Amino acid sequence: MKTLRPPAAKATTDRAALLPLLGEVFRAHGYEGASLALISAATGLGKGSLYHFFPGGKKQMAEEVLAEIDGWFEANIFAPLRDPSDPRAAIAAMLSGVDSYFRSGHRVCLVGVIALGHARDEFAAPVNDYFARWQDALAVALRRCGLPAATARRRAEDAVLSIQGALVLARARNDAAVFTRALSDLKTRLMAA
Amino acid sequence: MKTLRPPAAKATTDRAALLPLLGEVFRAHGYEGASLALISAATGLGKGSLYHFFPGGKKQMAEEVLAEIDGWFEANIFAPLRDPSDPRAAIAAMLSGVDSYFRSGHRVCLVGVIALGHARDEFAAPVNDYFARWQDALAVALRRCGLPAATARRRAEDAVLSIQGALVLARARNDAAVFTRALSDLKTRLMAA
DNA sequence: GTCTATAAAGCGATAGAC
DNA sequence: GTCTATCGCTTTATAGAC
Repeated sequence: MKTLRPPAAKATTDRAALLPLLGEVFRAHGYEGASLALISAATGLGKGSLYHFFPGGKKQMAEEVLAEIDGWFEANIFAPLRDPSDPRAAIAAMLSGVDSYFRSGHRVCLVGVIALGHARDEFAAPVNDYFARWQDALAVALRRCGLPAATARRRAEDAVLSIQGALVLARARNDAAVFTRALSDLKTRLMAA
Repeated sequence: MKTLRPPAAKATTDRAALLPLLGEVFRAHGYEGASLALISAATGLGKGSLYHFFPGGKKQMAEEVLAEIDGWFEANIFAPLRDPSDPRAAIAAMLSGVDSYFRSGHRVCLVGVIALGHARDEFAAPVNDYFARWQDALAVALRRCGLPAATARRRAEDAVLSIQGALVLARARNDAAVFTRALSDLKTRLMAA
């Protein structure tokens, strides 16, 4: 009897553990700044192993990291916003979920980093999709709170934009409290009549 | 009689004409993405000439571009905000000045790009200073409009952050109208009692 | 002051041993 | 599946002719 273990399952598990590490490297250094040497150091894997997992190289790594981030937001933020049961609670949960995801302003948004960087064109579709679905889901919740459709759409855009701007300013001023204050202001603005 | 021309003046003039071109390359490709080859193509100058003007290389180029941007905002945005004669007009002028500077959302903020990129640490001081002085100048004007100091400071922070976020989102969604809408919302929020 | 040539290092990516 | 070695290219920066 051989010690037979399903190699696919093992590989999938390792890959899943790999993506968050890659994400942090891309966040810290940007897409172009994240060299394979840095990625290799952060993951403890040689280039050979990295190309075994990601035959498409750095671009595939970034694509999968973006897809994982998108999946997290879809499950934890967007889907609850679309749930009709308690839209006000979903909006409050979004704000607290965003606060913890971005570590109260200490962590930057990789999608925003890529949007401002040179690699924007290569990832235009997932980047646009992420923000579009965020705004749409939030607008749905706001409409269910009684706002007219146009107001809901505009207020949702304001929320997404404020979060991104707060992350930029927090990073620029090296002051994470900017982000916390912005989320607090945002809560008031979103819930206003 | 020789055709004696002051070489310093000529050099300064050329250098001044050079900086905006460099700025556009940095904006379009980011600090790391702006290779000397791209800069050479954009300016029509060989590497030798570039190093003649900027012995400190790419870093010096970026420093001088940032200084020029800072100087423009100081003269056209910050100083009018600090002028006590008509604070409401100065705020309105800021919004329209910002709209034209960022080409109604088609142009990105280089200071924000650097803040989110890998080069942030190298330019931490000028980046922080730019945003700090913007917020301070705006807070001064808001206070002169009758707002309490704490409210003025927080509202000024909200304005700076919203402009940055609008530029990020406009770029991410490839929709400059986001920026125009954000400026419109911002005008209402800034002038509110 | 502008150019070409070149150096030295780092990059993404590949090949092949194990 | 992981590694080392290496390829080919690009990068920043310098040297020196003109």
